Amino acid sequence: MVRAPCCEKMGLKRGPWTAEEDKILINYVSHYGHGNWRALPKQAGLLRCGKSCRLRWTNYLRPDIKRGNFSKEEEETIIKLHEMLGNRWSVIAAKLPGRTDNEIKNVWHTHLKKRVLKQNHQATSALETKPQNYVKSEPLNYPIQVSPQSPQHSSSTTTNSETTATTSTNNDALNDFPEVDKDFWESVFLANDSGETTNFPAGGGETQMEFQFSPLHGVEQVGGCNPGLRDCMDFWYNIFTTAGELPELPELF
DNA sequence: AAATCAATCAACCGCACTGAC
DNA sequence: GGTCAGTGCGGTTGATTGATT
Repeated sequence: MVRAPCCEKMGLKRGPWTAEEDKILINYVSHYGHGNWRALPKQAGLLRCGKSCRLRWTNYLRPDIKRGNFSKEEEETIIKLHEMLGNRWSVIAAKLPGRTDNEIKNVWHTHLKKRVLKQNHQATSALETKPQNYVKSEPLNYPIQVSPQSPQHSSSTTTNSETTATTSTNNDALNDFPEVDKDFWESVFLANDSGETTNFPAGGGETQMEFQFSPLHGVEQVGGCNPGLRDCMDFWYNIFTTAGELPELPELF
C-alpha cells in the first residue's frame, strides 16, 4: 500500500499562514494540546494538513519561541556544535532554548557557514607558512609521561584558536578509555593520509567516537558521543608530542 | 523610478524512524 | 516479522524584502 501524500491537495490550503489561521491554531492547541497533528486541522477547522500545522506551531507559534537576532554567544554555540555534530539541527536546537531547528539551519546557511569558511581559509593560509613538523597546539607543561596506563590527573581545554592548560582532579574519562595510546594516534595519522576518520574504540559500542586529523584543527572529534573526552585526547596528544613519541607526521605538518 | 540581484526565512517535500496492530 | 499511520528531521524551494545599478 502506498502511503498517502502528506498534504492532500484537494481543498487544503498551502503557502503562508494568515493571522486568522494562526489564531485558530493557537486557540486550539492551548485548549486541547496537539496530541494528533493529523486530526488537528479538521477538529480545529483549519484547511491545512497536519504537517503544515505542526510546522507552523513548532517553528513560529510556540509560546517559548525566542524571536529576534541571534546573539554572539548563540552563534558561537551553533558553530561549535555544528563542528561537532554536523547538520543535526534538532540536536543543536535542543542546546539553544527558544530557537528552532529551522531557524538555526537558516542562520547557518545564510551567515555562519560563510563566516566559518572564511575563518578556515584564513587559518589554512596562515598554516602554509608554518615550518615542517609544526604542531598546532602549544606543548603543555605536563610531566613527560609516555606510559598510557598511568595518566597524570590533568587535562587541557583546547579551542580552534587557542590552547590553555588547566588542572583537573577529575580525569575519569581518561581512566575510562585506557586504549588511548600510541597505537591510537598512529591510526589517526594513518587515517589522515587517506582522508578517513578513525573510530575509537575501534570495536564500536555505545561510547564510540569518530576522530579526524586536519592541518587546521589537529586531532578533532567529528562524531560519536561524549565530546568531553576531547580533553582527554588533547592530554595524550600533548604528552606524545612533548615526549617525541608520535609516529612520523604527515607532510602537511 | 525601474530593473536586477542578493539575502532572508517561512514553508514544503520526501525520507526515516517508531510504535501500534 | 510485516504493514501502516503518525511524526520528526534535514534538504530544498520560493516568496518577500532590501540593496545596488
